[in-house]
Amino acid sequence: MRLSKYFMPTMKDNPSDAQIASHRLMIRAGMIRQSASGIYSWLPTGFKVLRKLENIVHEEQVRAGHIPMLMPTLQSADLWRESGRYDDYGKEMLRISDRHGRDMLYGPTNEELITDIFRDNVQSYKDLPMTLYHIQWKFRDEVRPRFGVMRGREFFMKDGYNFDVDKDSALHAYNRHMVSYLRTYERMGMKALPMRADSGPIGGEDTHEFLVLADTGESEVFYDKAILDLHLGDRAVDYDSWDQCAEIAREWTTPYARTDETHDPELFAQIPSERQGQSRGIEVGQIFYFGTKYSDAMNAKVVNDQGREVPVHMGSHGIGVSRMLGAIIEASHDENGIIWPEAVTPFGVGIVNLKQGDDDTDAACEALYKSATLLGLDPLYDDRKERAGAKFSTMELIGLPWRITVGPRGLKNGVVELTCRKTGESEELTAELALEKLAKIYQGL
RNA sequence: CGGGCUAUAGCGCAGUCUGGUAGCGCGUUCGUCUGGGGGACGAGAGGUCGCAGGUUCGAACCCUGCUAGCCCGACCA
Repeated sequence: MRLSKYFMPTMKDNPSDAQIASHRLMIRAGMIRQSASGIYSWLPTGFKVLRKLENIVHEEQVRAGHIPMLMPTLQSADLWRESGRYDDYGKEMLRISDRHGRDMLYGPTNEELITDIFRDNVQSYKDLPMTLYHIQWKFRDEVRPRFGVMRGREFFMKDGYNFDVDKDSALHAYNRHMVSYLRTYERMGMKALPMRADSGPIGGEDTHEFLVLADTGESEVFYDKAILDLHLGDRAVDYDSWDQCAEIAREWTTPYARTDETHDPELFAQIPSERQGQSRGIEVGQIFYFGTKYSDAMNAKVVNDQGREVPVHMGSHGIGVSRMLGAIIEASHDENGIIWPEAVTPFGVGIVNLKQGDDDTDAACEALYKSATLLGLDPLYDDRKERAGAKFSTMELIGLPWRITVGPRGLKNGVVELTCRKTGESEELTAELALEKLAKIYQGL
């Protein structure tokens, strides 16, 4: 993409009503614009990152054997009356009525709808286990939206639902989700720690939240620092293996890690003091096992291998995709702007032309831009007639992990400059070598 | 939902107390110079002062009502 032809309205000044880094930076980098309290338009750059996160979530869900679908944002109140949550959910649920006066609502989650679909179409244990999910906009009418997309009213979320014939199978689904979530966050370049949590309005017997550590997090978290050293890496995971999923889940849930909601000071005190970690965290996902809560309420049954009808065991799982975007920025930025992990960056590399209008420099940039595009590096070429300082500042603000600087001085020696956003380190090398190096970095992400 | 605050150009703000021609910085447009960290100079464009009503010869400013947004707290993916 040529910056001169793109739509990325950046700002030098901080907007007055954005308080935290991710909110400020997303607005300044031209990623979002507020349309109403807690409701945002996603400008091209923000949308691009959102789609990348969404794709990673999809890929990891499918890898774990889960089946994508799409449910509507608007739901009928009837199903929610059946589960009893129409009254329980309170004012957080946006209630509306259609022209016939029928009670509708903008879905804050989808347990009722998916259970309805399931019970109408699945009757036998032979169709189980089954996990369905979708990634869709949700609306929760928060009393006090804030922090940009981190705590918006409208948000983009992956929510999935597993259906199993018995508890053991459902617990495997729980473990399988934990593993697939760990992998999802790792692929995004983030560390999100599973922590024992409260079940809240979803209800249930077991639940873990996933938290990204960041100073601006809304929860106080306590953990054994040993958990920070755990990595899934590229280990081969068989998502059908109950043992392997349980083993990985055990690995991550054995070190102490809890939010203030479930914190147990006595247990925490037993950890060697040098390993006691305490900080703030941003919740970016949660998994639940809630047994037959919804299947009982909504009469979702299957016939088991004994020929008897039994209520299905269920769980639900969510990843806040739009919130994740904010969380990544919170965890990865500096005073100059965002620092994107390679896996989710809006563009793979920024090309800065230091002397726009100079024949040689322009030609070198054009050639570089073309090669980078062919290599799939998705470059952003700053071809504006701006001075060097402005171009550097823009690149740093929007946070591309790599920058290639092309100027007459380097070209005289046949080199360009490759700069890492994270470390700030630069090296001079030929354009070919720079691209080769980047291609290697982006390979296999 | 309790407490506090704000609304003036795309963004950040002054002007309101004490009513009398709508301002500043950044951005933006054009020109000249400049050219490796948001450069300089010159010339422009851009505002129903959140909305409605009232007081007044006259309201961004005073009064009343409304709306929107933000902050702290309690609550939440």
